[in-house]
Amino acid sequence: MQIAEETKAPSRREREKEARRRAMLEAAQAVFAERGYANATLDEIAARAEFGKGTLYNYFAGGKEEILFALLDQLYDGIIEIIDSHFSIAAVKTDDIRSVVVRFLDHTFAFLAEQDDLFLIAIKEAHRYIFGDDPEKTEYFRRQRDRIVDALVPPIEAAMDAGVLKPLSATAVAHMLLGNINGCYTHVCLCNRFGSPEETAPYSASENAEFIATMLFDGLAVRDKN
Amino acid sequence: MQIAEETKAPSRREREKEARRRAMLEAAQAVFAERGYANATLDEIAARAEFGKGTLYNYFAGGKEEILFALLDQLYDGIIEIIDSHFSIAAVKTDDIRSVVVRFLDHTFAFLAEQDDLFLIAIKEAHRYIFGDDPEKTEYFRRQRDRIVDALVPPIEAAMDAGVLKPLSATAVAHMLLGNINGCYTHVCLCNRFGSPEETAPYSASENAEFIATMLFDGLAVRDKN
DNA sequence: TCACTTCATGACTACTCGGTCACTTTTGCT
DNA sequence: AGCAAAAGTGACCGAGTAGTCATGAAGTGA
Repeated sequence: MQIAEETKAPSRREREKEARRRAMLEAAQAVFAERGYANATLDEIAARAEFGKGTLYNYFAGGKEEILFALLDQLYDGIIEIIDSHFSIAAVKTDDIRSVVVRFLDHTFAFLAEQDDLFLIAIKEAHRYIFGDDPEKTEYFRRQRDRIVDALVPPIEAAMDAGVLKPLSATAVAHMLLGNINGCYTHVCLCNRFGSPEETAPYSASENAEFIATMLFDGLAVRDKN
Repeated sequence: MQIAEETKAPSRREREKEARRRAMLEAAQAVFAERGYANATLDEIAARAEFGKGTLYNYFAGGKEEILFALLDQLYDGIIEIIDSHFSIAAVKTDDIRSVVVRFLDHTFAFLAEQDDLFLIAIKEAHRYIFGDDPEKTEYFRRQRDRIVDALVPPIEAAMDAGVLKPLSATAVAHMLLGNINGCYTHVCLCNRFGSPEETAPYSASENAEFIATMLFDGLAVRDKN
C-alpha cells in the first residue's frame, strides 16, 4: 500500500525534483536575459544551475524550447492571478470603475517590473513564434492571450451593464486594454534602455496606471466646456 | 575629364548595379518572410536572386545582417514619407485636426498593408535587437524611432497651439500615436494569423484609422451629457 | 549487504551555415 | 583583338551547439 500521493503531500523525492526543476528554470531565465534566447547555450544554463547538460533533458525533454515555454507559463500565470484577484466582477460592481482599473493596472505594472527579465524574454521571442510557421507555437500564444481576454471580459461586461463604460464590444475593449498594457510597459523598457530625453514616459507602476487610465477614459480631444 | 557623376545622371553601370541590389533585397525579403530571419540562409537568398553567394557580399559586405537592415531602412523611409506628405503643419492649420489624423492613419495603414511582409519581418526582429546587447543595433532603432517622432511633433504642437488638442507633451503624444499605430496593425496581423472569432478587430485601413482616432480623441468613459 | 531502479553526467556526434577567397567570366577601353 | 580591371562564383572551412547515450553514482527495499 502506498501513501496517497498525487493529490497531496508530495514526497521528499518529489519536492526535491520540483526544487531542481525550479533551479534550472531560474538559471535559464538568467542566461536568456543575459544573452538572449538564441545566443543562450544549454551548456551555460546547465553550468549555472550546477547540473550536467544531460540532466536538463531529464527534466525538459523538449530541450531549450521547452524550457523557454515553461518560463513563459510562469509569466502568463502571474498575470491571470492578478486579474482574478484585482479585476473581479464583484470589484467592478462595488467600486468606482476607474479606480478599479487603476488599481488593477497598478498591480500589473508592479508585477511586470518585478518580472522584468521574463517580460523582456517574452516580448523578444513572442512575435517570432506567433508569426512563425510552427502552428503549435502560434497556438500556444493564442491560448494564453485568450485566457487573459476571457478573464478580462466578464468584469468589463458588468461595467457596461452597469452603465459606467460605453457599451462597446467587451472583447474588443479587453484586447485593447491588453494591448495598451503591453505597449506601455514595452515603452517603459524602451525608455530605460534608450535613456529617454525627459518627459516621454511615466515610470512608476502607479504613474503608468494613471496614464493609461486617463488615455482610455478621457481621450485627447479638448471638450467644449459647459 | 569625366562626365559629372555623383550628383545626377547615374551611368548605366550604376543603374544596373542598383537594379541588382534591389533584386537581392527583394529575394531576401521573400526568404525572410517565408522562413523567418534566423532560419533564412544566404544560399537560398542568393539562389532566389540568381546570384552566387559571394556576389551578395560584393553588395552587402556586412552579410545577412546588413541585408536585413537595408530592408528595414525601406520600411522606415516609407513611413517618414507618409508623415511628410499627410501630416504637415500646414494641413493641421488648415483642416479639422481629427480628419487630418484620420487621413494620415488611413495612409499609414494602407502602406503597412502593402508592405505586410516587411512589417512582420520588422516586428519579429526589432525587439530582439532593441533589447539585445549590440549597442549599434539598439542605436539604429532609436534613431529610426526618433526620426518618426521628430516628424510627428511639429504638427502636433501646432494643433496644441491652435487649441484643438489638449496641451500635453507633444513628444509623449507622438510616442503614443506611434505606439498605437504599431499596436493596432500588429493586432490586425494577429487576427489574420489567428483567425479572430468575430468582432475583435477592425480590418480595413480606414476602419483602423477611425478606431484609433475615436479611442484617442474620445476615450471610453461615458460622459455626463449636457 | 546485495540487487535493482532511478537519476546524473559530459564527451561525443552530427549538422548547419555564415563568411572567405582563389579562380573564372565579363566589361570597358584602346 | 588584346589587355586590365571589375564583378561574379561556389567549393570549402571552421565555429558553434543541440541533442545523444554509454557509463557510473546514488538511492531504495529486502
